[in-house]
Amino acid sequence: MQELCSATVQSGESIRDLLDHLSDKWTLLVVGMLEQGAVRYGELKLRVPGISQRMLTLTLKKLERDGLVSRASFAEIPPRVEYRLTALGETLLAPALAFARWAHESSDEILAARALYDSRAN
Amino acid sequence: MQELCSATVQSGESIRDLLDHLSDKWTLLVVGMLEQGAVRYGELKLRVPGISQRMLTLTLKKLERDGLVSRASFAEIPPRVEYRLTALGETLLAPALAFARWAHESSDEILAARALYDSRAN
DNA sequence: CGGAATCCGGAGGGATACTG
DNA sequence: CAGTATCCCTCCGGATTCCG
Repeated sequence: MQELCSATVQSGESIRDLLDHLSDKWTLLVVGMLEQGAVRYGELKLRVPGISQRMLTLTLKKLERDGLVSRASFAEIPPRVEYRLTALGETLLAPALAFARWAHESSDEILAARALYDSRAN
Repeated sequence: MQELCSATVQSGESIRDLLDHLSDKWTLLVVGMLEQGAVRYGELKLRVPGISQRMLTLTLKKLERDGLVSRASFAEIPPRVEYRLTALGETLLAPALAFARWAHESSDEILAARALYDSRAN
């Protein structure tokens, strides 16, 4: 891990910057919700409960810029816009899902640890 | 992924909250740096370049509360404090490293995609 | 050495209103 | 429907200083 993260890639960027860039509140979640294929904007908003329009738009734009998600808009009325993972984006799916699965499986232990920690603190 | 994240666990918490909780700037990085075993506070600070004392302390405390990291302090002069992953913490190592490895392998493509995106935007 | 405490600027991110 | 634009405020996180 030390080797991975100290490695400088291009233009002064390191893996740390990239990790930081993707480790925000919504990114992994949105990627995970695109697991099955193309999803419309509104549907995506439903699948990620709690996300605001602003953050969904910003997150999608960031992912699009990073080449992880592609956007397709159809000239219809009403407008339809679909997002899907690119080939590169799909390679992120495995780590993202592994992380989510871990969180799901470990949640009980984590919450128990917190309860114990807090009870001792007081 | 939808199923994973919509599942409510305890006390109104969902996997999303947990994912959000661990998806900050430093957490995964610190966990990764504890890969090899016990590490002292100062050494840890060196291994995570750019982290401030404040954030290292806060991150370690959070991880300790979540039962992912254990802290051992030795009554010596000068003081020595070692941190290591707990058994639960080690189960997070695989997803965390997978994510870091992905970032490392994909960094070139991502930076290229950004350059392309930015060149088209202007 | 390994923190704790305080201060503080700025980014992150929600709510709302408006547009094509 | 799928955004964009603005306002506004929380709190993340860096810098600095002090303590056992």
